[in-house]
Amino acid sequence: MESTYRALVVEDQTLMRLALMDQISTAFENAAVLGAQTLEIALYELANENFDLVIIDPGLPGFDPTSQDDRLSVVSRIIEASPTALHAVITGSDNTAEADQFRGLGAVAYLGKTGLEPGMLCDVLDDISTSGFSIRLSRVTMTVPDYCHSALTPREQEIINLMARREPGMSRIQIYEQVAGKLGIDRDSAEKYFKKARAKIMKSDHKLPVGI
Amino acid sequence: MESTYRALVVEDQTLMRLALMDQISTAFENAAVLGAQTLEIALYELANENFDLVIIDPGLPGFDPTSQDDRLSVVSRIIEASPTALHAVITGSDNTAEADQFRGLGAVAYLGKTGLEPGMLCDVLDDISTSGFSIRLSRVTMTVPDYCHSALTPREQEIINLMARREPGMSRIQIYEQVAGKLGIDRDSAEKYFKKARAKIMKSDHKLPVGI
DNA sequence: CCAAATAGGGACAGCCCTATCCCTTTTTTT
DNA sequence: AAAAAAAGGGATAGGGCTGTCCCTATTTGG
Repeated sequence: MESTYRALVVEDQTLMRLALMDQISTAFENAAVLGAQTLEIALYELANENFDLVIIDPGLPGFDPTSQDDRLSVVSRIIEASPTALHAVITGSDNTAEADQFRGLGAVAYLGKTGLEPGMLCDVLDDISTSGFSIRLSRVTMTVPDYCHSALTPREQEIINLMARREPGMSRIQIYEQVAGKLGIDRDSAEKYFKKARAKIMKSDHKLPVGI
Repeated sequence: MESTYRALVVEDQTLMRLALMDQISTAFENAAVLGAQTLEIALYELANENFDLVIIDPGLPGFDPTSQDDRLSVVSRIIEASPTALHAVITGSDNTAEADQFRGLGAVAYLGKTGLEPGMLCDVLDDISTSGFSIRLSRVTMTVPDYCHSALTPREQEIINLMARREPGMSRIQIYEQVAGKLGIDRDSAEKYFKKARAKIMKSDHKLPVGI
């Protein structure tokens, strides 16, 4: 077994922090991920442990979100406390000027929260491996709403959303084939899950989401 | 079966939007939840469907995040497009003055993202039922870091984090009892899960999180 | 010292999710 | 009309998570 991958997420918004932690723990076979809501907790953890990856939202409680000095100070203190780790900055209000500033401090990634999707972590780490830096500025990509229903299993949920985002003009069979390829399962299985999901939705709701 | 509970989450940050949608879909027995990244998508959905609950982050793409007029405009347009729904505003930069403004527009909840935790939705809806309005300003509550490990099942994860947050001075048995009560399971089971989780962590990591 | 607490397991049944293969009927397209 | 596509479902095997009950050492506290 590979040795444990150690990561720390410094982010004050709890749902976002937990989502990021979940992204990391599922991206690695064997990862231990800590979450800190404040700089104090982060620095405490950094003093007691060595991390491979630290994700930082510079807009932490106790600092002025409009002060660029405060934002830089948060990141630089964390980088100084963990010189061997990779540091990724994540922010809701991103711009290229700030990206350059953080890069100057030693960060290897600058990520806007808007448009940062599940599974993006691998791409970001690839960027870092190949080019030393990853930048993902916020951008709007959504054309079809997300959909989520209590009665659906995760697989069904996934397939419903993939189907809703399909390119028009393809036959169902082609789409099943494509979706099956993405998920690594059979075409038949993809078809089955989709039909099952749609049946569940129709039964409980009598109203299908857009694109289905 | 109760009729389907319909909700819409208007939020541009994808991970946050999905987290909120997940919160809603698990809080209700039978819920259909849509997610919109932009005001356009939101208004399109509102035109085609009636919702019971709409959650709005006013800081959407295409609007000036520093302009209070823009923020108010986003919320008022959504409220006008769905007069029968309950409207909850969620924001990263919350303050009481803005809460009052949105309340004036007809919103029934104003929630700061910091400190907004999993499971909070029920409390918020309770507030709304009893007092007509729910306000949760951002505040820092964390004393112990979150912990998350690839090898742990959700139950084990949950128990590890509950144990890490235990109040000092209690015997393990008392804590097992308390945790079991929260989760609705046996004391023995809680004890078992905790021991299993700790063993997994020790085996893969040789380093336990704080508080364990 | 004795009793309680703790560590560290094994066994087992139930359940849901996953994935595959199979089937029939209806609709659409050619 | 024949062929392809699509809807709608049944059966089944495997696996992981859950929850309960049970067991033996070892340590701690009174």
